[in-house]
Amino acid sequence: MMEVELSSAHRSQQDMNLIDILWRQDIDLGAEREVFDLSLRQKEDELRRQRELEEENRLHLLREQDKALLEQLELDEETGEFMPCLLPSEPELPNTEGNQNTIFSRVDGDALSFDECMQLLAETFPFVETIELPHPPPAHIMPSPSIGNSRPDMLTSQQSPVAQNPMLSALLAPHKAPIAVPVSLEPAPVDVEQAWMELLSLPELQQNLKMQVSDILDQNGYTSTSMPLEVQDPNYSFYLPELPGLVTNIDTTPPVLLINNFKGMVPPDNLNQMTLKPPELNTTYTTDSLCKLFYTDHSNTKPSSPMLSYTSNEAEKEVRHKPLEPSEIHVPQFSLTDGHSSATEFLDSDSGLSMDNVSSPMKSHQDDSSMGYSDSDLEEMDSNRSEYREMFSLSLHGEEQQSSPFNTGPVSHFPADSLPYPKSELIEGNGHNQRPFTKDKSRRRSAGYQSRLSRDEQRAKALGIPFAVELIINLPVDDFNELMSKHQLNEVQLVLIRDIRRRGKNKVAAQNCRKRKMESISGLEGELEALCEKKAHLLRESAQRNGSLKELKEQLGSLYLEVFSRLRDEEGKPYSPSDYSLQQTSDGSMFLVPRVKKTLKGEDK
DNA sequence: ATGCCATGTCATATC
DNA sequence: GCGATATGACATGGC
Repeated sequence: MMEVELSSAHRSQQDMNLIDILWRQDIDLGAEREVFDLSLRQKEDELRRQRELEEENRLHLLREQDKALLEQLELDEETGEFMPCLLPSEPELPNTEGNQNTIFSRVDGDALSFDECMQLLAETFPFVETIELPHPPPAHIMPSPSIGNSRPDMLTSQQSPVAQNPMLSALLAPHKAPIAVPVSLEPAPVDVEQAWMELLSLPELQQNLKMQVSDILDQNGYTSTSMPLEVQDPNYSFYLPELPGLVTNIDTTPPVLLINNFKGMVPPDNLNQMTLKPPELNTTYTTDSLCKLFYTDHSNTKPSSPMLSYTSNEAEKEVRHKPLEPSEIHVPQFSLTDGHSSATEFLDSDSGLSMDNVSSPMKSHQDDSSMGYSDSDLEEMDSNRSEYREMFSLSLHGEEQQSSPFNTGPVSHFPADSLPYPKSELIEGNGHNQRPFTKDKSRRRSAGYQSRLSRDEQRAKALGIPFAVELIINLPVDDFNELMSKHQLNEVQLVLIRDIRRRGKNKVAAQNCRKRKMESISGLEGELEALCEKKAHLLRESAQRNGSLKELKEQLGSLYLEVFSRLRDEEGKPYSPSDYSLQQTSDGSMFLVPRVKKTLKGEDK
């Protein structure tokens, strides 16, 4: 393989074909085409850039349409639904002083559209220049000089560096939803880190990034390997593969950080606690500084935590000392596949067996703890490991299903009233802007096993199954089969639907079974109690009758003695009770019988 | 740290 | 034979 690589620069077409064959043979071993042939890689890069330019033009048109549509919509924070905008399309601008603290808050109600965010990003951080593309970007790609004209409607897409950058355009293109992040539209001093954090908190951006990165990886032959993202170490940039057209200079390219920090996302609620000073705008961004920045939410919230230093140091040590396995070093898929390379694995993910062997984003998330998660956070993360794994695997696999009606972002192609799932779940499931778990255990407790219930819902969403789980489970078999026949479903979807139906029915059956068992147990307990009561009653009755019997015997003895004492012989003397006894025949006649035998026996003795 | 409990899931039997 | 249901066993998470 080394020989091939060394001589690849002068490869003839025949050799290239041979290389291609060899590469295809070695692809199972994880080898990449770029390893073999530099010229081929360059050729592919050119083709890819050409495609990107075409895609850019197409996406630009789409974005214009989306923009027009989204101006009429706003995101309902509670339901996650996109509601027609009741307020004027020009949101009131928060005062400049409050910008630093409110710009990242998602609860204030003001919304920053996705385009605005990306505009802000592009203008604040003209990273186009830092990306080392195989070929220089087109000359017309220039960073925006100022943030002042940050209104997207003030700039045409041609003027926007975002639109002009093929990569950014590709990353931004599929968005369809407005982002509920308040922002000042004035030329307030927004520093780079703030801009990035703001963007990092956008689920749509995360979604788009993942999809676009997936596309880029696909184009570069990275889809055949499903490598989990294991490395969240500050040095993870060294583990990144050489992605042509993507990024190789990590230290100064926030987009890579953006891509790599999905799981370590700063919770939006904490973002507003971050205050960064504008002078940092010109800070040289190293990987460490950015990582620290992105992972310091808890250090901000718990500045006095005595565990913090331990967590930061010890956990980081663990991360650094952890031997890296080959599968962990390659990160071409980031978290896009989460180690699940097949739908079958994905479907079995709830078994709890296969997951243990999968390098999970949770692990990387734990690794992120070295950047400021407290000890309690680590504990919480650990307890939610499987949940977290699944959440990622589900949503990410869903994005690979391009046929899915749910894969186009938060705004589904389904009509709003025909969405089989609550739209809030769609947004929540696809956007990773929120921590997948909450520290509010009481809330989780009160929710019971809703999270378990939602597993299948998430799976269904991920695979783009256009039915509600409840429908799948509760529909009569005929209606169910009819429903299945009415929709074009692939094998994976059908398998999942039948599994969902089986599990759902079995869950209800188990509940009924346990209910019956409990009822049976309680019935038996009641029966036992009744029997005990009956037994006690009978014992009392027996004792009472024994008493009566004893009394009757005593009365009979007294009567006998009285009768016997009144008997007289021929001489008028009373009979001795020891010599005679009174006996009664069956007809009621009484006889005085001498105790002869007893006397004789006594004489014999 | 550990045990208990509730629940989900699977495998299998039965209807 | 197939699907629904029942149930024992096990896993998991919360307390």
